[in-house]
Amino acid sequence: MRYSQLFGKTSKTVSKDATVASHRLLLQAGFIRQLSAGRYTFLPLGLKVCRKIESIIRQEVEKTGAQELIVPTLHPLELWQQANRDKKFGAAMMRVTDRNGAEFTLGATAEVIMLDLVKQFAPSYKDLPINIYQFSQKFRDEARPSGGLLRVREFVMKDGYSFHVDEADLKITYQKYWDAYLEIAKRMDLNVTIVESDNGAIGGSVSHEFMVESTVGEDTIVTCSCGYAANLEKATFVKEDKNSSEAEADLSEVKAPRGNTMEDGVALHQKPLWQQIKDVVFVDDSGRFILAIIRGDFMVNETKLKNLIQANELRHATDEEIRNKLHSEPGFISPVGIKDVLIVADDSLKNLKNAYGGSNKKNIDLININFGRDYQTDIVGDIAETQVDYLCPQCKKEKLKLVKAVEFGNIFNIGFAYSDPMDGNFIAQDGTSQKMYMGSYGIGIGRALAIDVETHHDEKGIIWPKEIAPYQVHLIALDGLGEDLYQELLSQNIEVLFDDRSSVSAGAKFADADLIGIPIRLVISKRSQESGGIEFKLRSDKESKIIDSKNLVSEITSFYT
RNA sequence: CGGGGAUUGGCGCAACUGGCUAGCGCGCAGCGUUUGGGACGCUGAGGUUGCAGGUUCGAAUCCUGUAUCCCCGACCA
Repeated sequence: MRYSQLFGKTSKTVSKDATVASHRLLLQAGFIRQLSAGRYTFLPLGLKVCRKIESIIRQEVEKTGAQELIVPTLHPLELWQQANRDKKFGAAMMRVTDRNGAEFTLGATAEVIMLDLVKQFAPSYKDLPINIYQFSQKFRDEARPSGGLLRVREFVMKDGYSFHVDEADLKITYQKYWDAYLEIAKRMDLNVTIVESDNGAIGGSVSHEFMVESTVGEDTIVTCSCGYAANLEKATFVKEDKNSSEAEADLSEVKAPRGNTMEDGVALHQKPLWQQIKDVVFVDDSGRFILAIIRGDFMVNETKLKNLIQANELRHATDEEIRNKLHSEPGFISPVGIKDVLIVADDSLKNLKNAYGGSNKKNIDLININFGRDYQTDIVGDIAETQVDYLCPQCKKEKLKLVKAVEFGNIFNIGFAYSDPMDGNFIAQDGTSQKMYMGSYGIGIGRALAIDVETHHDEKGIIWPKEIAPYQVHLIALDGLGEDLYQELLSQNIEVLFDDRSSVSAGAKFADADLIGIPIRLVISKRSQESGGIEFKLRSDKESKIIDSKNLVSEITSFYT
């Protein structure tokens, strides 16, 4: 490709809105352009990289036995409703209506479509496992896109789906995808941490995310030196016993002229934070009021809570709702004597003796509150959010670390989450109809590309890993030379970006080459010829060397193999 | 969804409390001189200041509405 003909240019300036390095560099180097919030055009250079990433993914994913196909972008809403997935995705789901009034959703993921497709072939156990995948545009109406390509509303995803006779069979494919994803990350020069994760809107129980540590990440992963790794949404920790052997004292009311915060309670009663009961009131998408209670030094993890009560969405109750619906008082909420609310307790409260907290009446607190004796709960479980330095649940010795990360890909064990509501059956060996066990596997191409830039750049520009660079060689021609070399490299099937501009200074060409980040830079000039050949420099190196033109092709090909 | 900021040639920005023909840099086009780390000179093209309404002799500037973009927050009562 001749640079002079390339559509899309580098620019010296870029909007100050682009604060994330990958966003800024991709804009500046002419790989992407923004259309609207969370929607980006991939320019020719950017698309080249996408194609290479796709190619790696194809090669590795097909090793799991997956076969590529493609389904439509518009999914009949009815199918989503069958599996109740329209509610799970909620506002993030884009909807369109055709001229006949038929409702569709713009595909956000394709479990229901793929299952519907598989059902059309009435599979028997002999056909299973079925392992299919596609690359396609996905639409998610994210509340707040951010970080350039890191969080967008429209993106290409490789999404794979597998269908099995049972979980044991799924696990074989699951492991193959696990290995494939590790290989993909390796070829893209990404350092991934695999974490246990929440299944979220996809459904099912077990899943893993492939995360790349980055300060610009929106996810937080919890890790331990013993090997434990989980997404914060899922991570657990050891809840140390505080005072379970203490004798239960009598419950009593005391005057409490204090503010509404936990700290106010600590200051007034002169007791530890952990002995206070923290009360948080939520309302879910079906209008239920939920009182989440937890030990005072812990925080409520909304994802865990949502899963425990099987809600799709949660929001905080307003002060008015707390007063009018629960007949309580913000800042003085208590599980003792409260009505018309689902009480969900963190299991940390079971062994907490003689706790203190509000009374549902302003400026009156209760002391010596005891679980089971003074209040009843509807659900008890783990709703606590893991924090740094909490004790690892696996080795029970080391302190946990929290790190920001970006999700590169994920694999889901989704079980019967779709087969159940959609009658996704297969014919078993004994002739009976049984539900298929499903898995699903995703990688976002644009995000993968962005993480690569995020982890491979310097102050001058991008430094592409060799397998996904838009071109293999960036040839800079000075002094009117280069045409013959360009032709020769092309004839050797080397992918060349040839900076053939005649009216641009050498410095500008070097700066552009650094910005674009192709791994090998060649310079042909009078000076290089006087030195005996062609200047060869790796983007990742400071030093260059002169290579005899006879050896150039082998030097390049050996770098790439 | 709540709060804050922004919107002016392709890009980055300026034009103070209303006042002359809306400027500057980059980029772009032409000519010439340059050519190893973002060269220089001259000439030139390109804007109904996001949109709609209002106030005024006069609006990029003030007011109202609206759209879009960015940032922060969306939890501990």
